[in-house]
Amino acid sequence: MAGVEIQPMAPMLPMVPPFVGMPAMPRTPEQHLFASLSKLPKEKDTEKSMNEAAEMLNNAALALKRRRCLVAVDEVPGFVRTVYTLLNVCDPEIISWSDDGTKIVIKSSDRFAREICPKFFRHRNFNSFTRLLNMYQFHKVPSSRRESKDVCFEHPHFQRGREDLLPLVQRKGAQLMREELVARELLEHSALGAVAALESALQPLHPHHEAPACAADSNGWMHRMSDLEAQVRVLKAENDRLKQLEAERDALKHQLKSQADLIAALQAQSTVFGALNSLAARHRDDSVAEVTDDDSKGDDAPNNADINEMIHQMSGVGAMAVMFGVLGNQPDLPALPAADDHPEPEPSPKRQKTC
Amino acid sequence: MAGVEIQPMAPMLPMVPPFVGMPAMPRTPEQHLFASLSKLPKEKDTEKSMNEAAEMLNNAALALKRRRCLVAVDEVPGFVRTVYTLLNVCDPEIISWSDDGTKIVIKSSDRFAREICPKFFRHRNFNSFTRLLNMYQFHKVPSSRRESKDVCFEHPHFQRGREDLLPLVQRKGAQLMREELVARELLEHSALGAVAALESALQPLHPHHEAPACAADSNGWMHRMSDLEAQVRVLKAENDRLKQLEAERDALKHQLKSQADLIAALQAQSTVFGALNSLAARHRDDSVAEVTDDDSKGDDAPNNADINEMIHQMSGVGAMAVMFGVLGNQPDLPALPAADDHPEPEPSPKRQKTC
Amino acid sequence: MAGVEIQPMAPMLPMVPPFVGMPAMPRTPEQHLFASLSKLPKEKDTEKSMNEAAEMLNNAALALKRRRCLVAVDEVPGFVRTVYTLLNVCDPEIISWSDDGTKIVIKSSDRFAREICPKFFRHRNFNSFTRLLNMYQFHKVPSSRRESKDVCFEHPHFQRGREDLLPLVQRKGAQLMREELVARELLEHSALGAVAALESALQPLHPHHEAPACAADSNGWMHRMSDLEAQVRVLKAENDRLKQLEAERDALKHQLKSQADLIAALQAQSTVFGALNSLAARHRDDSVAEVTDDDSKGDDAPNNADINEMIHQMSGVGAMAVMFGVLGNQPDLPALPAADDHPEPEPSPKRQKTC
DNA sequence: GTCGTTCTAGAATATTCGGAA
DNA sequence: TTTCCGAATATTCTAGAACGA
Repeated sequence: MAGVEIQPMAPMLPMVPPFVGMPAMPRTPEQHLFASLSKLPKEKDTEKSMNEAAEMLNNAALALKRRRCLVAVDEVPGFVRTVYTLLNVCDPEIISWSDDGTKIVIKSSDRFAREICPKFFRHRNFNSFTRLLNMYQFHKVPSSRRESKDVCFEHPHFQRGREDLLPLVQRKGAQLMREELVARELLEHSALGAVAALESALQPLHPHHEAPACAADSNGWMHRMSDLEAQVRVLKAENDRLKQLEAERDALKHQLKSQADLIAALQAQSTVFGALNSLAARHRDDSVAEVTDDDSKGDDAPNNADINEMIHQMSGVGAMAVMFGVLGNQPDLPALPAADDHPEPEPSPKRQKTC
Repeated sequence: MAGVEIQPMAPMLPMVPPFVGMPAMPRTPEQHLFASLSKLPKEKDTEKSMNEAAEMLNNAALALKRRRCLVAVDEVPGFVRTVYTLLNVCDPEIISWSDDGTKIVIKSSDRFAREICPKFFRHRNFNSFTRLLNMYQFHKVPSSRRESKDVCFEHPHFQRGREDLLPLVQRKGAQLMREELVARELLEHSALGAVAALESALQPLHPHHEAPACAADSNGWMHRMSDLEAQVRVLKAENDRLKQLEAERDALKHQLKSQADLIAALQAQSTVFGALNSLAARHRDDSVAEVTDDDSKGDDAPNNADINEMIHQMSGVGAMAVMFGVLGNQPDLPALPAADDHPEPEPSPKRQKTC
Repeated sequence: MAGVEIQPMAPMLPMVPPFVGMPAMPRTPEQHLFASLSKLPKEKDTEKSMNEAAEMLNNAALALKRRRCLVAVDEVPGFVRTVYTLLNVCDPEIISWSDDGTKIVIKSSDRFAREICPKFFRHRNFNSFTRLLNMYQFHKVPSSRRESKDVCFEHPHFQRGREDLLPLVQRKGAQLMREELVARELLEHSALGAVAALESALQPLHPHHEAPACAADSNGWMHRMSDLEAQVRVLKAENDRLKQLEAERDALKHQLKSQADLIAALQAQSTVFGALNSLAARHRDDSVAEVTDDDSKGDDAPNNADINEMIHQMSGVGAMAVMFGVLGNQPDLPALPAADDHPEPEPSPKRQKTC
């Protein structure tokens, strides 16, 4: 049973035009007009004033383009057409016109969701259907009887047998166009309507009809503006944070340099000591034995008079103190004595380099 | 065939994001907030409208305060209790707990609306039930199987057998006060921030009366735009400057690496020298004493005491070996517990500066 | 083979989170805070100023609401999760990971559209799938062989076995939200942040009345706006790149500190050795010459000449002490070119890592 | 005032088509 | 040409708002 693989989507709507997620189609002559209009100024950008004019014209064209629904006024939105078809096609026990032909009556929302929805839409939720009805300005009508499960929706321009009114059922977003639609209703039998619409569209400064469109544009810009400002805010915060990297980098560089100096000094020291000690080592073989003996019996007895003598002869205890004082500047050597097991010091591989 | 009704396009529902745990309900800061709120308008009672605004805000604050006290009572809301009971009472074929007891599963929304709703509520609409669930912060969760028509809801504190958590399931309006506390925790420190913000928010009340014509607003926009552009310019300059940090960082890294090599070499050297020199270590006790005396008279370095202490503690080859062992050990730079464990954390940076 | 077809869906999507048409969930504390704030004045809107205040506060709430995805920043978008699951579940002959696990390879777009799409999405068009991939910043990768029909997509954070990276695969529009989250993290420690957030939230409250006359004025603005947006985009990208400098800086600092500790230890060692060896110094005058010879043949350090000169002049412990003093003081030796010019870089990285 | 019920709208994602770079 | 984006519509879940008890 799982292998049946019914596909309720594609083949089930042979005659209903597709409408789902379909973008508007700016193919009307008006669109072409303004497309050409928008290209017009580009032909002559030699003059600054002409540039500005071009900009304005271009903008007008863009604004009109954005209001595509205007030119689509003659078209029936896919969803509306689908619902209208639905009412002629489907089981009247599920969905039907009301008696007076002004309302949609869904007698069984369950069955509608289960049986109708997947055939005409991409879902099987009655709520999605009602959401779209609301989007297209349908309104729910309370049932006459309270206990009835029927669900009724109506739209002033959605009536049985009045297919001519269907273009007036428009989505909410296209709401602003409705006044113009009303105007067009008056002139709907002549091309004058289109001309009027074009005129009004071409005169964006006209106070009456143009205001709503302007509002829409402004709102869009406001969004962009807000986004921009937010982004700039974020960027500033980030940059503030990043700017301290510079200071820290300088500190790091300074430290690095100091350490380099120290290393150089240590290297020199080690080199000298290495050389010195390698020579001294050969003279010390006997003393090593002595030390070992002494060590075996006790550490506390410093009875090597010779060495003490040498120490006393050092060019001065003061020099020693100076040395320690200077070096003591590098202070802490914190827990150096704190020690744990010390592994065998590995033979230094790089020692020969310093030698 | 029609009965099979595979639904390959069943809706994929959103994932419910992790819920924010409810705070314990500290009340003091809240009172501060509202105290400041109520005081806010009073600061400017030169204006009549502001006085009225003050009154209103104050009233609102008081009302909310009262409401909060009501909410503070740990009672299980009626709806929550009803749903909890419902799950124990009703046909599991209609509504039941999920297997893990964290979710409500309505297996048949139709039957639920028809049979359950009228028994427990005053309606027979599944949507009304879901509306209330949402109101109480339940969230819909996707059912595991796509073809399933089950509807699942969950609430972090609504679990099977956890009747003790039910008081935490609160209506949106009430919940709000507690989450406000969370918000205030984020913006904590004082209500000063909020107050300042609110002041700044209420500030434009005065000049903004009625007349904001297009020109004025456009000017405002222009100002904002100019500001934005200036900010972007500044940010770009800053970023350009910051970008060179990358190169410098690489240089630093290279230097650091080289120094690490040097240090390693020096370390190895020192270890060897330590072994060689350790033989002579025991002869030093008296000289150390002298050094200490000298040091006492001219003490320029702060850490001489430490060094002297170390020297004092050096009693022979054994101690030396220990010390060198520690130093030679340092395999890992990060390890270096001697430095890190130093009681006061701040000296090490200072030391690096003094170097 | 096609005959298998046993319940391909039920076990396949046990936990694929739903993603279709998911509304955001405005449950952040901030949102509730401002929601409640916005409700404050609404309880009495007799005064016009109060109405405006209400509007403003409400707008603040709405602005915050718009940033809802902020809280969802840690979550894996439904589509991303679905695609990830898809790759683990579906026939590798249709869709699979590339060999290195960094790319998606669709071997048969036809079969994908026919067999996979309807199971996971609400359509059966391969183009819709690619549209969504693009929306989530996946990019098509040209196939290695021109004749290959394979279609490859990749995303820097979409890799096999790296489920942890999936939250970084975000929809295009949600990108700025993530950065706002960063900003919030930065600002959430101070009341200043709160003020900034509130102010920014209150910024977009103008958009109501500036409808008219915007058409002409906004022409130039649109260009400026576009430029601004482009600049901000660039800046954001740059900042993203720069932000990683912070982490690297911290690593450098840590290394530097460790090295400083090591140097200090080595210095102490050398100091002690200096003291110790100074006892034997007088016995080695001849050895100095030897050291000089050695140095002449292998000169790694730039300052060895100077040091050798000093060594030549060393006549006893006093000279040693002077040397130590100078070296220990080390003022500003120019930056250790020996380290920079170090020829072999490879041993050190390994060592630092092991450290 | 609070809660429940109902209808509608908001907001985010998904799907489609055309078009731009 | 290919690849990717814009924009309109669709779907889903949640929230707003009005009204009544």
